[in-house]
Amino acid sequence: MNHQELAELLFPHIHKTRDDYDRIYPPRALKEGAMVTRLGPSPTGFIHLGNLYGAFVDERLATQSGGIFYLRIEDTDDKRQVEGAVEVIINSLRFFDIQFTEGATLEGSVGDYGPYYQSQRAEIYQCYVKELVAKGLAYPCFLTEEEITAIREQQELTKENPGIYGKWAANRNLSPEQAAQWIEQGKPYVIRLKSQGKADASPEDVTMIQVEDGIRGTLEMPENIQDVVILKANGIPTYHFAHVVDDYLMRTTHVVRGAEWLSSLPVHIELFRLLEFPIPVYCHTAQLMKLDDSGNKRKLSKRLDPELSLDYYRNEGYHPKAVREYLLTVLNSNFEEWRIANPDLPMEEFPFSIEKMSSSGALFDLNKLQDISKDVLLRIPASELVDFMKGWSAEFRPEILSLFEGREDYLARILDLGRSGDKPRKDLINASQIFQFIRYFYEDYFQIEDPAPDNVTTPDQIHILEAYLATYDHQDDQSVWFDKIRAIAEESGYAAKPKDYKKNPDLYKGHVGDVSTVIRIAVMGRSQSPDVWEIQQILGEETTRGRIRSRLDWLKS
RNA sequence: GGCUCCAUGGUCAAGCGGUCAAGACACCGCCCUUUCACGGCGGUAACCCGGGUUCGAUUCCCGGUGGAGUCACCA
Repeated sequence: MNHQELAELLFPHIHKTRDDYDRIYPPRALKEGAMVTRLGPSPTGFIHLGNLYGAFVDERLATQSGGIFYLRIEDTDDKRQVEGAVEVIINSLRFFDIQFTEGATLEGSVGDYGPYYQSQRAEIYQCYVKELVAKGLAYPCFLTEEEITAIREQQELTKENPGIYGKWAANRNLSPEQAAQWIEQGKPYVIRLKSQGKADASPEDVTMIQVEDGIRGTLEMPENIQDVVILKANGIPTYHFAHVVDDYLMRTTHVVRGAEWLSSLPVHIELFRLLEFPIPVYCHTAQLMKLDDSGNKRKLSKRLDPELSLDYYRNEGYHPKAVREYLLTVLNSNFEEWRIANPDLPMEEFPFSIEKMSSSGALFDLNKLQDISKDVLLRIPASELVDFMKGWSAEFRPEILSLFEGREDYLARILDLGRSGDKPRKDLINASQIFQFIRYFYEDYFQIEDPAPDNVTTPDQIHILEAYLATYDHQDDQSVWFDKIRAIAEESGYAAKPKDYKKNPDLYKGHVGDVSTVIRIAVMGRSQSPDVWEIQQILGEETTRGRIRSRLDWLKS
C-alpha cells in the first residue's frame, strides 16, 4: 500500500481535485492593486474593540483600493458556537458603519467564493488534506490524549520544546499498511502535517524563514517543525489549515489580524508552500493595550475591561463616527495632522496606509476618545444628533425617550446651544453625558444641585431674585437683559464689573458674576452652565418665572 | 522556560547618522470672560541600560533589562 491508496482509504468520498476548485474559484477580476481583505470572527457572541479595529483596517484597505471586503465565519469549533452570534457581529459592525461587500450577511451569503461559513466547507478542506496525505506530507495520527500528555510531561522533564514533532511524532513514519489496519479497527485519529522542517537541528543551524509583513517589514523566525493537527477527528480543519485554504480560494490579498497570530506564522507559511499557494501579504496589527492597576501595560481583556466591549461605547452613547475617528488616530499616526489640515472633510477621504500603522501596542486612551468625540459631534447637525439621542435612549434608556419624542425641535435647540459662531462650545461627548449635561431642561429631571456662592447671604439671594423677577421681560434682547442684571448687582452692593471688584474688593460684597450665579442656580439648578439668557429663551417665560418663584419660596421657608 | 514581537514625555506619537528631539491628548499658569465651556498665549515633561560601528548615535549592530504575545483535536 502506498500513500496514494492511504489517502483514498481516508477520504473515499472526496472526488474533486484542486483543479476543480481552481475552476470554481478563479482569480478575481479586479483592477490592478485592488485589495481583497476579510474579517474572520469566530461566532462566540462577543465582539470587541479589537475586532472593530481590525475590521476598520480591512474595510479602509479594500474600499480605498476598489477591492473586496468580505465576512467569513470561522466556526470550526462547535464548542465556541453561540446562538445568534453572527447577527450580533454583523449588527455591531454595521452600527459602526463597517459594511461588507461580500460574504455572510443577515440575508444569507453574498458572493461567488462561498460558502462563507467554514463549517460548510469540510469537503473543500478535505480535498487538500487528501492531496497532502497522498504526497506523504500529512498523515493520520492515532496518539491518544493520554499519550500526548505523557509526551508533554516527558518534554517538560528534559526541558525540550513541547509538541508533536520529529522523534516525538510517533506516527509520522507509520507505514500506510499499519495506518490502514488501525483505521479499519476503528481507532480514532486526526490528520497531522508531516512538517518538512528540520526537527533535530541544533540551535545554531535552525533554518530561518523570512516573511514580509505589511506593517512590520521583514520578519525572521525559525521554520516550523511541528506536526500540527490540520484535520480534527470530526473531519473539520483547525484554524491553521482553514485559514490557508480559504484565503487562497477566496483570493485574499491581505491578511489583517492581531499580533497574537505572529507565533503561528511559520506553520502557515509551511502550509502555503506545501500546498503551493501564493502567500498573501500579512499585516499583523498591534494589540490594544491598557494600563493595569500596577502601572503595567497589558492586553485589553474581555473579562477585566468593559471598554473592550463594543457594547460599552453604544451604552455610553458614543457616536459611531467618534469611535471611528478615534480608531483612525490610533491606526494611522498621520491622521491627526491630516484632520487639523482638513477639519471638514469626511474621514473617508483620508489616505489610509498600512505603512503608517504602528507596530507597538497602543494604550487605549479614553481622554483622547472624549476629545475627539467633542470635535466630531460639533460637526454633526443638531437634527441628526436628535435622532441619535432618540435611538440611543430607545435602546438603553427607554424611560427618557418620551422626553425627546414629539419635542424634537426643543431638543435640537438645546443641543445647538452655543454651537454657532467662531468659538463654538464643545461640550458634547456622548449620549449619556449629554443627557446629564442638559437634563435641567426637563422638569422631571430638574433639581437644585449646587449651593449658592459663599459670599451671598440668603437675604441677598431673595432680594436679587425678587428684583430679577420684577424687572424680567422675556422679550428683552441679551444686552438689555444683562444691563438689568448689572443694575441689580449695583443696587445690591455688588460690583457691576468683575474688574471693579478685583481692584477694590473691600468696597463690594462680590460682583455681577455672583448675582448671575444666584439666578443660574434658581433657573438651572447649577452654578455652571452655558449662557443664561439663551437657556431662558429655550425654556420659555413661564418655566423661567416658575423656577425663580419656587426658588424664592424655598429660600424664604 | 523556548520562541517571537515591542521599547522617544503621564498617554498617542514625528524622527529614519549631525534637530535647541515636532505635534496631539492630559496636566499647570496666564489672557479672554457674568459661571462653565470654547479660544489664545505660555509652561512642566522623553530618546530603558551597557557595549560596539562611526568624526558623530535617539537613529545601525550585539548583549542585557522591561513589557507583551504564543507554545491545544481554540480561534
